[in-house]
Amino acid sequence: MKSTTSNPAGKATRDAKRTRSKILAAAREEFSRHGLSGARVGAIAKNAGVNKQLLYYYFGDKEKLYASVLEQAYEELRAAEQALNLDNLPPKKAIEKFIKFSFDFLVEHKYFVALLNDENLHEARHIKKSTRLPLLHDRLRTTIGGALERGLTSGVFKRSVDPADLYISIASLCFFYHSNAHTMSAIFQRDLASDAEISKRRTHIVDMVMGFLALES
Amino acid sequence: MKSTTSNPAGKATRDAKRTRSKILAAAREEFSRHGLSGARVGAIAKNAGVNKQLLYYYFGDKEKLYASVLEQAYEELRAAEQALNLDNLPPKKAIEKFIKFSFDFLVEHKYFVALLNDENLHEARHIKKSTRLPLLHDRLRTTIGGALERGLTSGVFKRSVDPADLYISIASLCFFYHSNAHTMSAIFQRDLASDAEISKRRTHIVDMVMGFLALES
Amino acid sequence: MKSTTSNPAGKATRDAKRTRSKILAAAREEFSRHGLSGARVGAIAKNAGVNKQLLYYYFGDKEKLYASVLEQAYEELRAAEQALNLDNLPPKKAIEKFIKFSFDFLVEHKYFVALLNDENLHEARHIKKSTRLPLLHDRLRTTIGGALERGLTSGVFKRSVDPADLYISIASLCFFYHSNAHTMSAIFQRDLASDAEISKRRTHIVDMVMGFLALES
Amino acid sequence: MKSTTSNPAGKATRDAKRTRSKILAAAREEFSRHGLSGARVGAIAKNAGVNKQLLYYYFGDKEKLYASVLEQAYEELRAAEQALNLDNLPPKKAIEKFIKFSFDFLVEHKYFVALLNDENLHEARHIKKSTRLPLLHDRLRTTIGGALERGLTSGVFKRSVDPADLYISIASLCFFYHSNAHTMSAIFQRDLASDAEISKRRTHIVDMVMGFLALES
DNA sequence: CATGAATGAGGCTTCATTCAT
DNA sequence: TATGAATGAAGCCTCATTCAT
Repeated sequence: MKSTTSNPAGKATRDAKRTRSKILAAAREEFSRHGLSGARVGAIAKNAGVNKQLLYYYFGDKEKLYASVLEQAYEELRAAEQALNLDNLPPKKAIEKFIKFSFDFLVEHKYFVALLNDENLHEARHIKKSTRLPLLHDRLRTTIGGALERGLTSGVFKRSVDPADLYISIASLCFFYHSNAHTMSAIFQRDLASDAEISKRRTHIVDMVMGFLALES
Repeated sequence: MKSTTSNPAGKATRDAKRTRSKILAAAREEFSRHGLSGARVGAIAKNAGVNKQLLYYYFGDKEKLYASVLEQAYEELRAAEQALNLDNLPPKKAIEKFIKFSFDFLVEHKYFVALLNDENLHEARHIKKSTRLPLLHDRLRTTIGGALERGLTSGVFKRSVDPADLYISIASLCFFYHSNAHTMSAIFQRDLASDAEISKRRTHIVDMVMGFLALES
Repeated sequence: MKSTTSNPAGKATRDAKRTRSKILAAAREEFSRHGLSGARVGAIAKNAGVNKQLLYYYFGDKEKLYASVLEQAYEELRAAEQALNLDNLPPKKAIEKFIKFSFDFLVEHKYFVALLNDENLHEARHIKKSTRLPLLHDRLRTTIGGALERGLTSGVFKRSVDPADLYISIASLCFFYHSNAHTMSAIFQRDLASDAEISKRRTHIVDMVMGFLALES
Repeated sequence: MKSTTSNPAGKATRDAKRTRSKILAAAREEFSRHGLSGARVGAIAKNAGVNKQLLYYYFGDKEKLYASVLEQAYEELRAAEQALNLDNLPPKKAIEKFIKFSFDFLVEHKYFVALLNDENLHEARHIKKSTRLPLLHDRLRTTIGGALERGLTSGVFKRSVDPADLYISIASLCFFYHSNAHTMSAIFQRDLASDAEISKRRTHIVDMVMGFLALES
């Protein structure tokens, strides 16, 4: 009759795992909205529905909480990338799927963009401490590298490109649009966050990258 | 007997200007290093070598100082762009020169990247107030649009591309590399800030954009 | 079937006692190092190797634990004093032995000095609650008083001194040296905690007190 | 008609020196009552009648304020000692005057005892940083040493005593009585802080020290 | 034009303590 | 007997800003 993990009433949890993740979620929101310096520990606690001190109980301090948020965000991205199963697709399809995924992921995970920008402001000093992230990334590089090679062999790609270089270019084209949408919108006097613009952009990016790969150098 | 624009000693007026620009310089440094929230008014005053109260005298408050820094930064960029004189170049040369300039400008003005990212975190609310910036930008759009049209007419370009779209793609490829260098370096375990990597990247970007324009869709 | 004093496993009861004394030991260390305000309940629990809540279970709260530590410390001192068996010694030997003991006890029980100083900062409000301590002390006063009287009768002492006064003087000479060793060392630029200095001091104190008692007023 | 230093109304001082010393006075009171850990920055500010932040403006942080209080306290003592002009007195008078002064100073400056005890709890780490204190002390040692030598030469003293040793003994006898008055009162069940007891003690100490010096070893 | 003195609000963090199991 | 989860109060300190000269 009694259960420690389910919580019908949803109050005064006393369930460490749930509490931890409520805090993480609130922290992600706050940090992505205001950055590390601008974020308020009090706001995080309030939005997580827990006592302020609990953040310290679980995460040590504001900065460690920030690092946890970052790590979790990256892991979500990598997990989603793995789930794409690119290794079993023909090369063109694989790259195209990856580009579209990269773009869409940021549409659906807006917090990610802000978190990363802020972490770069801090010279990546938080994620530099993580040992897990480089490993996660390596698998991705192998996947993209594989697709590029297969495409080159089969003749659908005309260029030999360093997979890391390509990854960076794709990331650039996808990330910047979301990251700088506000300033660009202001300057172009045009709402880049509208669905129409986003969809147009998505096509443009696919065209540019696929065009680049298909063209003999 | 008193004059604001010239005086017997010929000093006060000049000092005012110099003081103002010392403050701006210190502010740009501080804001680009720490963002709006992370920046410290005290640090700016100290590094500018002036009294804290003077910042308030000249700029009103922290946020207005921040806005001034941003506006000044954008103006520097636009001025440098105008100085390129792209209108008098053949289309391919014009676009190539613009790409290289866009990339190099960020290498030489690192603060610009950080400032823009932070302003995006704040949803561009400071530059949205500026009326001058959109005008400055319009001239650039015209210039790029002109080169694209001329190239299409002469046949060196195979695609009809919206100049704003192209501008965004170029900006993406250039900006992201500098903006996210720290996190990328951490994840790739490779120093993207090294001269070799930077120069390699520069070529890659030119290749990609020019390749895209030269390929029939 | 259940017994509190002995049980099949023969463990729970013994553990309770042991746990209590582990806590007391850790508390004594912490309180003597940092005083009542500076001591941390968390640190005591950690060093005792027990859960924080257990301190509350056994001692009620921080202040009651502090009082327990103090009482235990005093009892140790009084017990050691009783063990000296001064009543069976000739008067000079008795006083000398007591002086040396008083000095050496503090060398070997450094925590005692710090605890007492801190308790004085709090105007002795914790030990004032103890009813046992005055009783313990009375026996000591009788012992010293006895030695003084016997010495006066037999002529080895030339002065009639209030035993409490003498006790205070001895305590002063012994206690202060240990209590203020750090500040004195800093000011004299000389390490008063060295073995040589300590032994020199011990002799000096014996000389001073015995000299005082032996001199006609 | 206007004066920056005098302040009839006595409000909103804007007189750095006065403000600083009001803070120091309040801090001395608070630290001597509660020790470094027990003292409350807010209480100091309140009692000094100034804004909390001003403490930080003038002293940096709580611990530096504490160090300033300590240094000031020591300087007051040394200044008073110098003012005794012992060098011009005959040896017995000099030593006696010094003993009485040492005792009385603590009666009149009760804060001094508490401050020193607390500083010893912290292993004198604050005054160890002071370079001025050892110098101040050296003059005192010379003065006492001079009196002892003159007394030995003239025959009023029978012992050759290290001036530092004597100083420590005097300090012990005077300091301990005030420092441990509360615990002693509790244990002896007798109010050692009463005027009668204090005056009796004063005599006892003079007797003991002078007796010691006058007796051949 | 320039400065040192002063402030109020609020930020991060720590602490002793209690709850629920 | 013992524990991990949770809390409210309060502590130190920093910040942007204003006052008075």
